[in-house]
Amino acid sequence: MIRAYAWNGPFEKAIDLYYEMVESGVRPTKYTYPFVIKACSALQDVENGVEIHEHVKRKGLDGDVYICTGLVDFYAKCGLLVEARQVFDGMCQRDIVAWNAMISGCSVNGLYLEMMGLVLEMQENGLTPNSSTIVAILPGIAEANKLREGKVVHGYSMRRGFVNDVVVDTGILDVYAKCGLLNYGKRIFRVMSIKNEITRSAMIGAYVTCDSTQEGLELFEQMRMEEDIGSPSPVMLATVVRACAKLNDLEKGRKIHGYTVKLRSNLDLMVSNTLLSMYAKCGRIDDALNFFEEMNLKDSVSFSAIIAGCVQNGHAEEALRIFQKMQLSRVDPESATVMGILPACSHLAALQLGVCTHGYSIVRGFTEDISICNALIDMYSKCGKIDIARIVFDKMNKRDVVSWNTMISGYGVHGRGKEAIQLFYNMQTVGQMPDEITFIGLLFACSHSGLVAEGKYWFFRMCEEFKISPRMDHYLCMVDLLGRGGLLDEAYRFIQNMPCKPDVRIWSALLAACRIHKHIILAEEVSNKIQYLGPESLSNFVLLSNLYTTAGRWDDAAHVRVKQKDSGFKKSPGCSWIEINGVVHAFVGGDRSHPQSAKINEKLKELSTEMKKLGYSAELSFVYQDVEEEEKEQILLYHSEKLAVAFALLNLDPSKSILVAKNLRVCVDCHSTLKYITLITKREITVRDASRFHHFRDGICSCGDFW
DNA sequence: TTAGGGTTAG
Repeated sequence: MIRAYAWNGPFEKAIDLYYEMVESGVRPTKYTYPFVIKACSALQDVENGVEIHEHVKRKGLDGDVYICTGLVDFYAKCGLLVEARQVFDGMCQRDIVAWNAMISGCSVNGLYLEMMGLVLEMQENGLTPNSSTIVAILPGIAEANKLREGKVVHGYSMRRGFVNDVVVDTGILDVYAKCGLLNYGKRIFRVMSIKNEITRSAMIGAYVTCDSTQEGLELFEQMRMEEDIGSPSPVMLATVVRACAKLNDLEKGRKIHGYTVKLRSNLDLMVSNTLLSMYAKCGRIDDALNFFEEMNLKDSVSFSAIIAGCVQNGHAEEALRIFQKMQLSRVDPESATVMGILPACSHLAALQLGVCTHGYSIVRGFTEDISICNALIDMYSKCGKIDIARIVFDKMNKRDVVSWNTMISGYGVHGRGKEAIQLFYNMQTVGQMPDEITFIGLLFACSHSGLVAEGKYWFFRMCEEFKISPRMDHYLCMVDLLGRGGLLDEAYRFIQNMPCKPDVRIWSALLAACRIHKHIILAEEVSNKIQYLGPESLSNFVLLSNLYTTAGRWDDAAHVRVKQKDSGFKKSPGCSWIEINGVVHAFVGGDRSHPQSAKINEKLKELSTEMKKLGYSAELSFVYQDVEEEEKEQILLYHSEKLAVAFALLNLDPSKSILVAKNLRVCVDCHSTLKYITLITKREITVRDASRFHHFRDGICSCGDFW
């Protein structure tokens, strides 16, 4: 009976019967164990499997080849490779089934090298791979994207006559698809005489993986019409939902959602996790959140998906709230959860949580993963700790292009252009090819550190030597570089010579440069161009009005502001936030609703008095409202970054430096005020604004007033 | 044999 259940399910019954047998005093024989272990393996039931292993040891049956083979398979299927290997190594005699179980374990757990090593070893031991061996290694080859090895195995299978078997052919189809050879996959699919549901799922998945997503959906519809598939499996539905997400096709996604409800497949955890992710990827975070709340069963994938979804849709605080819930519900964070949390920390400049997540990642062994380290580098960099980011970078055993790009961009936003360039040289020394994102980081770094000649040089080499054709982002960096450097005419000529039509951002960069260098005539011309281009952005009104004010042309400034009002542009409120003891506190300019508001105001007034003694006078041109001078000073005093800094001075341990993040660019008055505050309080203050970092210390800022 | 959650810039 146990044997019957172990073969055909329900597997739980096999295990229940085994325990019933033991409790009723009937002694299981060595013929019982392989079956009950097979049931544990099918269910991935670690607890019972381990206990039954203990029974086996007590009975002294741990030398039996069939039982041990079963145990190797059980541990491998449960992802416990170390235990699987222990049993495997302990076997004095191994048949091909044992080798295949061990190989399969490595294959599905992503241990490609170990897997290939075992295949060689088994041949050295006089065993020839059979079709089960081939079936076992194909997923590993597919996962590792080893096209050459895939072709070798394909050829071997043909010579040995393993092909024309639905399981082998489906595996080979999948290898070609994962390696990007969609046409090979299509050909195999076409000539297969017998196809099962898994083959069809694999083919749809192949289209999705190879960016022929629409064709994948068409194939699914065609199969549905031709009734090749009666009721699609959860795996197929998940693949189709993923296709909708990839195409951003919400309407289609909703239809499939309805279909899964009809089939009751929406109760399947994998399907519901994919649906959840589909809503988030289509930008419907509210739908995703509602769906998440309504899920009866949630696992770590559900949490990871909603956390990542929140961050992608700009709701980092919500992501952290859900992360807390996850910990309360005792679902262990996986590496993909950490992958969602780290960008949330980056966005919120939540260093303490970032550091905790780093610690957790080390304990769980996630820091072996390149992507996790890349996310850590970004987190430290965006939380103001560029030197710690560098330590993480240096400690990595292997780096990919993202690691280098993240580090180079990090140096860029911190205004450490020379280090960005040095790192770019190192990158070439180790043979890592830069991509277009590398150059965005490098050019940004040059422009924000005033390295005009270097920027021009690298832009030239990017085009000529690296054969990367510049994108709008690269042109933007160059206009910014030339403009900030005071080469306004050259920047203008550069724009005119661009092979593509410059967008609003390009002209805005030039306008911003006009403001820095007080070039009114060019500013007016550029401003006209922007208006002609439309839609105008708010920053253009602000820049122009600001420029007129600085030049004392009050009427013109007022005229621009009226026009801004008439066009319906409203300045989005400045918002700053700061993390204290792991809690993020947010402040909006002029906001007096904070519980500590009175104390904060008092602190600011006190600082203002001290500052005036040191020679500070308010930069009133940054207030746009039509109000009296004294009132203008008051408005400036309550800019969000000042509120956040005052709050930090009141609540943060004096030994700690202050890190404030802001959604907009820091204004000239705040910039100057913060310098004075570091003089008065002897505290270090770092501000991350919408464009870069400002490290204030002893009355000076790391940006050299150049931003 | 198919499969759900993920890093850089903008």
